Amino acid sequence: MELRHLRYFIAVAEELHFGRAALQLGISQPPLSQQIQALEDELGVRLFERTNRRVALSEAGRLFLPEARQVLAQLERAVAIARRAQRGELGELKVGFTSSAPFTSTIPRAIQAFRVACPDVHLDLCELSSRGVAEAVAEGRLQVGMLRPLEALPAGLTALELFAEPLVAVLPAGHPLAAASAAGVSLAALADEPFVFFPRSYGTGLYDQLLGLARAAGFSPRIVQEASEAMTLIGLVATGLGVTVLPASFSRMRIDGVVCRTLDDPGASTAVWLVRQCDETSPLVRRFAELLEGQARQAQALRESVGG
Amino acid sequence: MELRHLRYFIAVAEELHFGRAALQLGISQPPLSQQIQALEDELGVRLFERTNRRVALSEAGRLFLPEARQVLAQLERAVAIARRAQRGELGELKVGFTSSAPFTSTIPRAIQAFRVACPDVHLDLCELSSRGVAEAVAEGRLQVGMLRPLEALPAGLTALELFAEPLVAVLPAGHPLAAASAAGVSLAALADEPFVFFPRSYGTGLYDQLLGLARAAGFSPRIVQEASEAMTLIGLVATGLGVTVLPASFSRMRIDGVVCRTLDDPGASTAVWLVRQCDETSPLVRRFAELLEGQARQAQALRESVGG
DNA sequence: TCGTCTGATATCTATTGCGAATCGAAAGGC
DNA sequence: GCCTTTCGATTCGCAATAGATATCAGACGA
Repeated sequence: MELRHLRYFIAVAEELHFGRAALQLGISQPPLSQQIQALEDELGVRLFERTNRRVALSEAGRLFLPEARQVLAQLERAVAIARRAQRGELGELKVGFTSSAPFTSTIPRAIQAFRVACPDVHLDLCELSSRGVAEAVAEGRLQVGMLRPLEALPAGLTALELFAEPLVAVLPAGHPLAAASAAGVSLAALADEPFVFFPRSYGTGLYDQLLGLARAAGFSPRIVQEASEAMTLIGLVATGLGVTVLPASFSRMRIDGVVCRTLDDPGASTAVWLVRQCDETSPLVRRFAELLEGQARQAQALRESVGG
Repeated sequence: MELRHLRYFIAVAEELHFGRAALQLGISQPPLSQQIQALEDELGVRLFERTNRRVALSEAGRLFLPEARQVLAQLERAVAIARRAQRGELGELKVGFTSSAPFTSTIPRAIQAFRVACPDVHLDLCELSSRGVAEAVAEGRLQVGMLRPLEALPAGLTALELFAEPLVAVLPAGHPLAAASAAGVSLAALADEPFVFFPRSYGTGLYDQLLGLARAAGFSPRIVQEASEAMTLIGLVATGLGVTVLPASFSRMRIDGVVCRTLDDPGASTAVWLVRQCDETSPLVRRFAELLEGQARQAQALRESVGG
């Protein structure tokens, strides 16, 4: 049996007239009769009581009609779902992000925009270190990731910079540099300070960057305590245990006892990257990336217009 | 789109291998590739991510798969319903019966048997006079009827005698004939009695039959009171207002103050007929008639074995 | 009784679904 | 590094069949 048979049956059941039904279907009457007969033969069911003069639904036909309509309705649902999925309005998207991503304004706003645009996409959000996100995307466990720059991105991934931001020195409130003007400080001024920082093994790209910047400033940072949570690091700074360096977006969090100062060393900036597999074809990923990129560009334009 | 496309899609989605899917479908691989491409083109949706080496469902394909399965499942439901309806196991059956029918044992038992055999058939039972039932069936308002013999059955109806039974004289307990032996009485013995009976206009076949029997017995019954309910007539007999004649099945109801005596006049018997339209093709009607006929034959055989 | 209406039948055509052979690219073995 | 194998896509020819045209047969109305 084919859908044609059902379509023809429904047309005849509606018109109760082979000629008009054929007209409605855009075919001629004889093949319609034949197909209805073929359907009846295959089912082994007489669907119509027909004389040369009039056509009526049989009891079986009467019961079959709504079921046949249901088949076509279910088909339309299936088609609609496939098309919506193709447009990226439907499905599941696994997104990984590094812990600092939610502290920027761009990313939560983009996620919100995506939820509005594609309310039927189930977003599976997952927080990992930058390296962890990159690896998960490379292995296909996640489809997109938002992370800080890494020296070596796993093979087969493509990255797009969403935005850049300066690094800031995070200092205890009582620190001499904290009392200075709001202008930037140079990393060299922190050469003798004890540092609190992420553990190297954790996979933050920031570790290598800090070491590089310090080397350029002529010192090697003395790390007295490690913690894998940025919030913990800030807390440690507040207790006066040491200083640290973080992306500027963390300075949006106003914590008592802590002051942030932009680093004005060359190269003392970081970014957030959107990564995905190079051969990723999923329309969801495309839509998500487009929205995020648009949001980032918009925020960039806003910053420039304010700055200029 | 045709069901073929869905069947092929499901097969490929299950096997994730065009060759094996084609084998499973009993076709060769090239047309399978073509049909899947045609489906993708028509939907405008890429259902599979395929390289020369491997096949995988796309996001859209993943979502489309259960929906496509649903279409086929719904189709099977539709086919099953049509087939069951054709076998007369499904649908609605409007049955009319004359008021005496439920007092026989055959008919309630047959209806019960039908309910068991076809639990999904909605039985619409409707009580009318014999003539009323016949007319309703003739007009198509009912599909089958159970009624007492009528002199003139409406055109286009066919009747089948389910069983015959004697007529009985219904007498007040104090009546001389009631005190007689259990043997039958002749209608002539009631020639001078006042009668209570159905109104002629009510449409009971019994009226004409009673007049005929009385004429043969050499009298014309004096009807002193009419009532359209058999129970009312029996009640009137109990009060001593008169006597009446009813089918024997009413004697199953033991009412104080009333005695039944079989009439032994020739032709003093009645029957219950099953009527339907001559050109009735509904499998429900066929099944119902078969069951009723079988039940009647069974009861008949039982009576004969007891009698002999 | 004739004309009209309507579904069924017969015959032909055009489409298209299908099979056999082949291609081309990627993976795996030696 | 070359060869073989694997697997989906492509090509081409054929056969099945859906559909069109013409016609038929029975029923109803005038």
